[in-house]
Amino acid sequence: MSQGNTRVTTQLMHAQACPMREVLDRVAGKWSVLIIVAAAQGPIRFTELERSIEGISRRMLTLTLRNLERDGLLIRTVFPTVPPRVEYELTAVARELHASLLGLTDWAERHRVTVAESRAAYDEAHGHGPDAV
Amino acid sequence: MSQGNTRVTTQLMHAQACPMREVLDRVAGKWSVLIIVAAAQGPIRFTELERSIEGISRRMLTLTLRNLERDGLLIRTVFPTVPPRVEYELTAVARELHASLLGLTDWAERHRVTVAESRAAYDEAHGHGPDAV
DNA sequence: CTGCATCCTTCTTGATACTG
DNA sequence: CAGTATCAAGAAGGATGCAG
Repeated sequence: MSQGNTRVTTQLMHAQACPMREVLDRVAGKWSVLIIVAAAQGPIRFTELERSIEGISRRMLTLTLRNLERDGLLIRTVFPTVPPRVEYELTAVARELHASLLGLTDWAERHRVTVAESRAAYDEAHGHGPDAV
Repeated sequence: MSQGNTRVTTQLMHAQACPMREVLDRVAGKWSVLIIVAAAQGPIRFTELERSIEGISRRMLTLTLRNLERDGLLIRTVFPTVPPRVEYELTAVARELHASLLGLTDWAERHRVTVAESRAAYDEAHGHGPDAV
C-alpha cells in the first residue's frame, strides 16, 4: 500500500504547522505586520504610524500596538514632554521577524502579476460573475 | 536622525508595506497558510487535509481551498472514480511561498519561549487582570 | 499628542444537514 | 468521499467622543 508514509508526512506537517499557528495567532490581524514593517526603519511615533498605515483607525492602532508590546515585539518609550511624545521601536526579536517577512514581500513582488492572472483566468473559466447566475 | 529623512523612510515603508498587503489579503484567514504547509509534502486529499488541520470545519476547508486554487496556489485534480477522489497540490508559486514561510516557522521556534515570557511579564507589570485581584 | 471607552456594523467562522 | 446550502454566533473592525 502506498499509505506507508502517511504517518511520516503527517508528523512533518505538524512540526511545521504548530509553530506556524503561533506566528499566525500573534500576527493575525490586518495590522500587526504592517506596523512591524513601518517600524522597521527605526523608532516611530504614534501619529507617524497612523499616517503611514493607510486605512487604520486610531482604535486598531492602539490595540495592535499594545498586543505587539505585550508580545515583546515593540518597545514603547514615553517622553514626558508636553505635548506627550511616544515612540515605538522594534525589539531584536521583532527585527528577526521582520527579516523573515522580507522573504514574503519578495515573493509577493515576484508573483503579483502571476497571481492576478490566475485569479482572472479562474473567474473566466467559472463565469465572470458569481452573482450573474 | 533629524526630521530630514522622514520622507525617505516613509517611502521605504510603503515599498515594503504594499506588497505585504498583497500577501496578507491573500493568505489572511487562519487556514490558508496551514493548508499550504500541509500540502507542501506532496499531493494531499480532501479528507487528509481535514484530519491534518486540527479544528478546521468542512466548510472552511472547502472555501479556503477554492481561494487558494483561484489564486493559482493550488492545483485541484479530480479522479473520476467512485467514490470520488480529489487531490490538492501546491503550484510552483506556492512552493516558493512555502519556502519563505519556513523562515517564519523558524523564527517561531527560536522565540516561542521569549514571546511567552514577555507576555507573562507584561501581564504581571500591568496587574494580572483589571478586575482579577 | 496619545489613548481609552462606548456603541454599532460587518465579516468571518462554525454547526448542521443534505446531495452527487 | 467530496462538497454545497443555510442559519446563527462571535469576533474584528470602524466611528465617535472624551481625557490626561
